[in-house]
Amino acid sequence: MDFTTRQVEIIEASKYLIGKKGIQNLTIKNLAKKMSFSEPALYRHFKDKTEILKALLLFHREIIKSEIIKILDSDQPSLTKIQEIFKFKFNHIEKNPAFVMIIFSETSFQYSSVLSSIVSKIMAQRSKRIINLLREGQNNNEIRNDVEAEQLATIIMGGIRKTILSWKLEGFKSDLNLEGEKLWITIQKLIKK
Amino acid sequence: MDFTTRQVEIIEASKYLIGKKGIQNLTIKNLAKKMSFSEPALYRHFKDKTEILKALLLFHREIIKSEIIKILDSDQPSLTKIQEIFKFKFNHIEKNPAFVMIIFSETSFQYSSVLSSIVSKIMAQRSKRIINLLREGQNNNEIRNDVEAEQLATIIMGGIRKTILSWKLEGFKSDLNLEGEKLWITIQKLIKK
DNA sequence: AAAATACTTGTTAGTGTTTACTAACTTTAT
DNA sequence: ATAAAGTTAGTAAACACTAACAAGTATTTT
Repeated sequence: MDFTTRQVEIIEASKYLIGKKGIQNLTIKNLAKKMSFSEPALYRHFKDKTEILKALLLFHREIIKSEIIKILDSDQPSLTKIQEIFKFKFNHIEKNPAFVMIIFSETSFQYSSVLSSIVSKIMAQRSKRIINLLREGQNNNEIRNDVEAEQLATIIMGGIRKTILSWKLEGFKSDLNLEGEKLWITIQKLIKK
Repeated sequence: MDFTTRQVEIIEASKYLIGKKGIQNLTIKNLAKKMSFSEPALYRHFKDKTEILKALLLFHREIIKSEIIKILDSDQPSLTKIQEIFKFKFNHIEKNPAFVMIIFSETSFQYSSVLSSIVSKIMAQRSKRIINLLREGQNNNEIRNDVEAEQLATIIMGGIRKTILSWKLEGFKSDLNLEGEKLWITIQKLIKK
């Protein structure tokens, strides 16, 4: 998972292209143009296109992961931790709209089982973390325990995704951070004891 | 919005192809093969590929819409109506896995602004219906009104989508109807007064 | 220190495949 | 006789990717 500076540049350019017009905008031609060099030059840094997408996913994951773990390891009530994760997520998306396309690209990765399994793993791992956090909160009597943590996680993650999706479908017009806050207020009311 | 029998056959074949391997499996070649006739024959029934996808979306919408309206117009408590919608949704998806791909294809339609605006409209309309239903429930004192109906709708629709997405990413293995019921139990507990 | 060598990173030009779509003709049904 | 619905054969464009070569940089040998 070590990348050369050129590889990182290519990853950044890929992010830019996907963010601008979706996954089908990521072609070797466009990527080479954005990098201001020829198409074959790309193959000096990545074996093939799938490797570029793979690198993009892994690079992205590392950034998110370290931030989330920082929050999880902090010394705060579970409910506050969830709130912090909320804030980080919406903030991160607002700053990097490219990720919206990537997050909602599960189906577009269909053609490559390698990529879709990476996405699947990332999502499963994220689910697990949230579930553990919710259980922790239930044990500390911060979160109601007449409902299953798994289902709460589904609702929370689904709510976040739906909010981001609507924002995207409406052309990134509304204030995403504000939408995130509104969602958080509701979720907090619903899940706290 | 009237389709010839041949057009409906083509729509069905498209659904089949998308359901099997995703949106990128819907090529003129594959479609012609599935229909057991030549590629140019398709153009006797639809102007171009985009028209086929457009027809698919509109045809699909009609089916769902009529079913949902039937539930909404029935004489039941709002909470029961929501439950009925839940049941219908999960049942429908389990019977037509093709729709999962279509539902999660927003980003894949990126290349065509016509298609993505149709999807956007369908989603917005569905949101509105759920929100109205929730407001009705709040007025009837069935649903708690210390939270906004919009946010509840986001959580409900997001929860459904997340459940279906996980089911898909895990290879359609789990019992979707069962997952839907579990989700409903939780949501019901959270939103009822 | 100078020369020879090898490696890295770029180039141009091109390949084979897949894509949506069309022109021109033929069959079938009304 | 006409129109609808099919056929074969082919096109242009986009796609990921490759072969062969060139320039610059490090490394090794003399």
